[in-house]
Amino acid sequence: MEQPLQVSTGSAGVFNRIRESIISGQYGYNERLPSERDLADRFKAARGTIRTALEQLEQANLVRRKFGSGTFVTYRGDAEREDIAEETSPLELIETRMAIEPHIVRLVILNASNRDLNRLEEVLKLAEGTENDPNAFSMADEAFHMTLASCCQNPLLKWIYRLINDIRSHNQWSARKDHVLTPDRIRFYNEDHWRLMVAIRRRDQNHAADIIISHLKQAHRDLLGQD
Amino acid sequence: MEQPLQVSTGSAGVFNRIRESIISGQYGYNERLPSERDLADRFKAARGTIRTALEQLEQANLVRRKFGSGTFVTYRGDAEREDIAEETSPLELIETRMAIEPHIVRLVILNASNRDLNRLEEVLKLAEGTENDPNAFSMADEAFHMTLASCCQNPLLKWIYRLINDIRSHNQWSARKDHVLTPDRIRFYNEDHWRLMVAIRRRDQNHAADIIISHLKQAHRDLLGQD
DNA sequence: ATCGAATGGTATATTTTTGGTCCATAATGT
DNA sequence: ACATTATGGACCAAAAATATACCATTCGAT
Repeated sequence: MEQPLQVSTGSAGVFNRIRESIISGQYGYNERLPSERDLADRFKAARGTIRTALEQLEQANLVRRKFGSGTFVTYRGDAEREDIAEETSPLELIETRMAIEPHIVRLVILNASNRDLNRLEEVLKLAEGTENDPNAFSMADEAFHMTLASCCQNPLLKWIYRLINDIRSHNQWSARKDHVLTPDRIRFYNEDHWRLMVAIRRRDQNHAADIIISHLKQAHRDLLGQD
Repeated sequence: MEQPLQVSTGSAGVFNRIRESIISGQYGYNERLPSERDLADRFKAARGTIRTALEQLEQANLVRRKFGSGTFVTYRGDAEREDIAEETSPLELIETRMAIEPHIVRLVILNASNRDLNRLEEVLKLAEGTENDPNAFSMADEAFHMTLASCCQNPLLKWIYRLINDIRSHNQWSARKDHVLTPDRIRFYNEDHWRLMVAIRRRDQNHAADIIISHLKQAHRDLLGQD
């Protein structure tokens, strides 16, 4: 057979090749790309072609162009997420969860199918008997809230909640966790989850939202050590 | 039994071979196929044959042809299904913003310094006189909401809102936008922004939250075309 | 502080490439 | 024999690429 492989041509080809260079790390964060005229030479293309490729790269947030200065890489792989995870405090995390989890719960009540709710209940059962294992409870708790998010039928919200959950697992305030997650507390949190589950099954929006809010407020208080 | 074991004949053969190339990922999403004349050369067929094959590919939603530009792959393998920006609908975006922005506004009122508020007001002024330029207003509007998020003093929330804002600017429901953003609407949205600004300066949480909620609800209605 | 080189931004006219269309002819399959 | 399909060519119109020229900003050398 012939060779179906061909180097992409035109501005799209330039775009792809520079994009690969950036993503593969050939050009690091904040590094300056060669000038447009230089790139035109290298790719044997006109400057206008290079410029349309750079415009697409800028629109894709891979690059930023500075008048009179140059074109600089703004892409930083997963480094940014790790930075955010590092500099986010437990309180800020709770604050963020309080912003979106009540809304997620409302959407779940509006949009979730019975099959979704059964799935949610299965996940909830994973937390049973974890009173003496803070780590196991923590994982089950994350799974429950993540499943909740995945039941809201909004891919964007689910995606965002996944990011939040990643940061939540990344941050290991485990010293505090062992202190906070006493058997009593774990039992209390689990009761909250079950009450929430019941409210969701009854499709009672306001009650469910109240439960999740008080749930997060309790977590907030526990973090502050106000027992 | 003359089962077509060798199907590589005629336009149907060309269709199948290009189809295989696309599905197997040799040509990725949005990539441009070789020109019709080029393909005719490779497949040793007339251009008309290639064209009927491409017409079938277009009808099968594997490909889209642009006059004067080229033939582009519209099929995306499951691997590239993860592009959240591409698969988020305008309504899902508004829904997500409604989850987060009211909370951001409350945090801004609690945490923002006067210097922050002055900065916010400066950004707000960028939207003045954009009644007849939907694109300019759109950019100014995004900048205002983004600045709002950056005033809430929660790096995680700010980061998340930037992701949302990226998706917002990425998705180009511009056809709808030109329809929705009439001069009257733009004036209306700008008044909302100013009322919000005043409420924030007065540190009136509930009023500010009400304004942002009704603001987003209005955008929601406008998207649905309920005028 | 000034100047000059290098950079990205803009404008425009021209050439090349690309898909769209039509037609007369040859090949193919039934 | 007939109908369908493929071929090869010519031309059209849209889009992209090219080739220049010039402007505005930045930054370093003097």
